Amino acid sequence: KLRKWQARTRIITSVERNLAQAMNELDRLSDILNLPSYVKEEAARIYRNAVEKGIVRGRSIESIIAATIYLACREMKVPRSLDEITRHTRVNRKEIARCYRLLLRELRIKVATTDPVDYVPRIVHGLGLPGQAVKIAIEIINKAKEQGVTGGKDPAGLAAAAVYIAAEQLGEKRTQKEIAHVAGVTEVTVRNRYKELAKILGLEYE
Amino acid sequence: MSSIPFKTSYRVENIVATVILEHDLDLELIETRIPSITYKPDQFPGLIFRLDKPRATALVFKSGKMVVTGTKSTQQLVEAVKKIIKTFVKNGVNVHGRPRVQIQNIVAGGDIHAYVNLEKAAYHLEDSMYEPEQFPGLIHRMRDPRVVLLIFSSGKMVITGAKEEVEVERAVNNIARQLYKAGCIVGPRLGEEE
DNA sequence: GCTTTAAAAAGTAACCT
DNA sequence: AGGTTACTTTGGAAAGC
Repeated sequence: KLRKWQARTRIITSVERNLAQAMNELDRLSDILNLPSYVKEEAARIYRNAVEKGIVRGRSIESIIAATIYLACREMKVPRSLDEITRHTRVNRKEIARCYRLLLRELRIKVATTDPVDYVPRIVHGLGLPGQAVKIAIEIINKAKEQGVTGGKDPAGLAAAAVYIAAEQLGEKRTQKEIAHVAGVTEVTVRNRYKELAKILGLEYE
Repeated sequence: MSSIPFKTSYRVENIVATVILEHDLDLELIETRIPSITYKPDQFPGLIFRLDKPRATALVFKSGKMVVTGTKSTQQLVEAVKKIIKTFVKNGVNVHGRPRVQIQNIVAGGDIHAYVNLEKAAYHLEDSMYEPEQFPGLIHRMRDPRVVLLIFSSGKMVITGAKEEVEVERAVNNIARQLYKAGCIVGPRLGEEE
């Protein structure tokens, strides 16, 4: 009986140790990413859930916590890209993405696709563009959705191109390089999305 | 029969199969006897043997088991296995008994010739995930047949995990029907008939 | 879990002219 | 700007770390 009690104690302490470590990491990343408290709390809830289902076994706490944060951001529609989160971790993006997919599968969670619209305010403000640009970019994105040309494309690239056009129309042109930088995509992607959007909007370009 | 207002098609692109011989093989001997072979035990326990005519690649292990990849039909697979063994024998590497060949995985390309609304499909299909940030295709784990499909907005797709060609055909027709019923078909492609 | 093989889909990325 | 090449995703087996 004593041996069983000791084994149980060991397990409990190990789980508690894991949780404490995980919560420390969650605190650290949440601060760096300036996450709202409700996102942080949701991430903590998902993590405890994952531990209960034994999903954490064999994976680093850092990877799972990062994936948990990304998932919580997606659920709460707080725009934080995987790259942004990865940047503050020592593990690579591929491993975090793998953990994220594992969480979605094992916890059977459905998350709405990231709406390009959610990235617009951050890109606009990051470029110091007038608030009016947000509304114009959103209208452009909605037209693109109606035309069905957004399937399979990176939401950040679509948002970047929409903001590029919005800035142009407001007479506050920014280079594709600048926009690509704040949106976290390459100039080539901004250019490609721009060409498609210009086409459906009936704009001319050369 | 529930007719789908568009045609479907598929093409096998790659077959992964295991071949089991009745005895062990001396990999060092094979390496010295056959020139075009890659063998780096530190990196991987098997030696890599590439064939030209039926284009295929074999991973050969000392246990006498091998993995043959790259063929597009059972015919090609059988042809490749025969040629691999013939090449061994010709170069003084004896092989006895009849090899046991088993298909482990079939990868195929599929097409429903109509555009798909992936966002809507992800919402209606169970066991599916669509993350355009990470990959442009929707990943769907079909239960029957048990295969995985990567579905793109163009209506083209990749079917993998099948062990028989009939599973590939069933999977494409299944997904076409499901997408159609769920209203995820946007419209025909390439100005084709309907 | 990793290592190696092959192949498709469509998007994004890196590097070179 | 454009072109190439390469990497992302999926599945499966082999023997060994």
